[in-house]
Amino acid sequence: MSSSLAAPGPALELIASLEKELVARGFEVHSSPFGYYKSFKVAVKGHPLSELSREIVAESAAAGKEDVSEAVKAEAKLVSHWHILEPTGHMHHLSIKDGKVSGYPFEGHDRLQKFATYEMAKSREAKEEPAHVRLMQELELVDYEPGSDPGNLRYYPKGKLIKGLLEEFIGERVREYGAMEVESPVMYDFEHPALKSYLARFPARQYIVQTPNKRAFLRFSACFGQFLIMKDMVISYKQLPLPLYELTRYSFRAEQRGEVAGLRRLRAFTMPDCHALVSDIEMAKEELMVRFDVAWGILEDCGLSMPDDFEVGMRVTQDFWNAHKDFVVAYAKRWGKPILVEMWSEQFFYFVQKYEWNFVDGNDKAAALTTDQIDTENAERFGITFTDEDGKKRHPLILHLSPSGAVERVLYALLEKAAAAAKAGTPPMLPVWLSPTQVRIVPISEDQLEYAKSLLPRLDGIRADLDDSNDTLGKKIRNAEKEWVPYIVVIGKKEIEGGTLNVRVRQTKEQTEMAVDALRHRIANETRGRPSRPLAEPAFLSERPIFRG
RNA sequence: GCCACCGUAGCUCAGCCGGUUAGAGCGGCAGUUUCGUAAACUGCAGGUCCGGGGUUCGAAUCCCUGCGGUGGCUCCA
Repeated sequence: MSSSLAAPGPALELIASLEKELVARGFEVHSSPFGYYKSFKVAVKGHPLSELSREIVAESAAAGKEDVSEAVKAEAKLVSHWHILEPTGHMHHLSIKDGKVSGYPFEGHDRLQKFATYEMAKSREAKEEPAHVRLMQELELVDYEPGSDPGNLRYYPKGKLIKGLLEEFIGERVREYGAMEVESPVMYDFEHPALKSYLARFPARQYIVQTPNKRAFLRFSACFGQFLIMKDMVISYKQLPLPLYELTRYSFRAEQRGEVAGLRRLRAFTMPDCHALVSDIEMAKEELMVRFDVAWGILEDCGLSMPDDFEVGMRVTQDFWNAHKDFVVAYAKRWGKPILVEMWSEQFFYFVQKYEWNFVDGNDKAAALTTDQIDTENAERFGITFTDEDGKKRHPLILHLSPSGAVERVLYALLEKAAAAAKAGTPPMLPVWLSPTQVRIVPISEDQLEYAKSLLPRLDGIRADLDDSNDTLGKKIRNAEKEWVPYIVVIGKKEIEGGTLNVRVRQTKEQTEMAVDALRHRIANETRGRPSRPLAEPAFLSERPIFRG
């Protein structure tokens, strides 16, 4: 019994020899080739977990899977030690018993405790659907696409607007940091020698594509594309550190069916990926902290609170810790609150150090956004070199940064944060620069419609739309609030006569009088330094179709 | 991938221990209303009850199977 069956030929031989052997031992034997018994039942009385053990192989048969079993064996030997490192440099060793983490007084650090428990105990207690799933649908941003594969989503105009803005923004910041933007293919040859050994460790997660003449896999990150570019580049030590950037739309991972969830875990996702070549470990540490600040600024300006909304998972090898303890401590100090450190007895992966910033959501689930790694292996594997001061070719180290994490996860975090705000009694909303409608103009009755229309050109550069339905005022306000519109402008007789705007501000729940220019300046201030796009749908609500309901 | 639960109108859901033409609210459309800060009124239209197969005189309802979703397990380079 196996999920990876041999060809029919060997099976027939096997049946024949089994029959012969059994007859020789005096059994009465009937045999039939497979295919004759497509339908039968095997009832096994045993422990429920026995269902997880499906593969039954003779020992010698396992030899054919050397690459895989080597990695599996190595990983099984991996010993992790867990710690909490305080910004002061104090280290607390953690232990776990019955799903409870101890060794550190977590008072005031609830989410760090949840994150540590999530990582160490793998405990999942959520019973509810994640809050962002309902929100992404109700706000007509993103939805499931049953016509595709699980974890491949459809974006409605408002969702595409937000995603596009995030992508533009992240790209701008990474280019400002100095990264050169490139683009690489989404699929790669299974038989490419440089990719083969890398892939052999993770054979089960790829989407497979049959091209006209080869089997290919869809990329799960920008690593290959950038490494293959880098191996052909001619690089001097003077040019280091040297960062390349690509926005992968998409990266594909054929996650197991039950692991796919909303915007949190997808099979196709948009990954900003920035690899930098550095000459040695000292430059790596220095550059890592430069990128730390870039990533910090991006998440903060996307509307997340730094560092409050995140918990650090820092993974280091024992050797790296021994040699660079001061660096890890300085990192914790820069972060400003305690971090979770996982220490590995040996280096089993291609990196010696890695960190992630994890968002802990309302169901106590953690999702990694920003991550950066110090890779000591792949330059050699892919043949990436630079010429050093002595004119000799050397392999650089490679830093793997995703400055924001997957763009979908940024949206996930924003929606979960909004849901948490709603639960706490404050109005849920997106940052103004990401709000699909920034200003909703609401005439009280038809008499004010023409005047209301004349305001649209005066709000140039702002996503302002107009509710031209003949709903009552209360209904129009309600509809705008349901869409999380940050500024609702009500136009009645008074406003036409006075020439000012009556603005209902979502953030503060207040109503204020202000001039058109004052509103413009207010929004310009709130969106400064972020990209802008026009409305994703017609300005008049009566001209908008419904995408979901 | 494994286990459990779920899938009825555009949306949210009722109906489901088998039995008339499958219901409601919201939304849509038409008309009335022209309103001062989170839901005006009346009428009309709208359904492959997720797909396929089976049991039955008869299936939205029971069984099998596929697809999709949620939770848990596993996993998250």
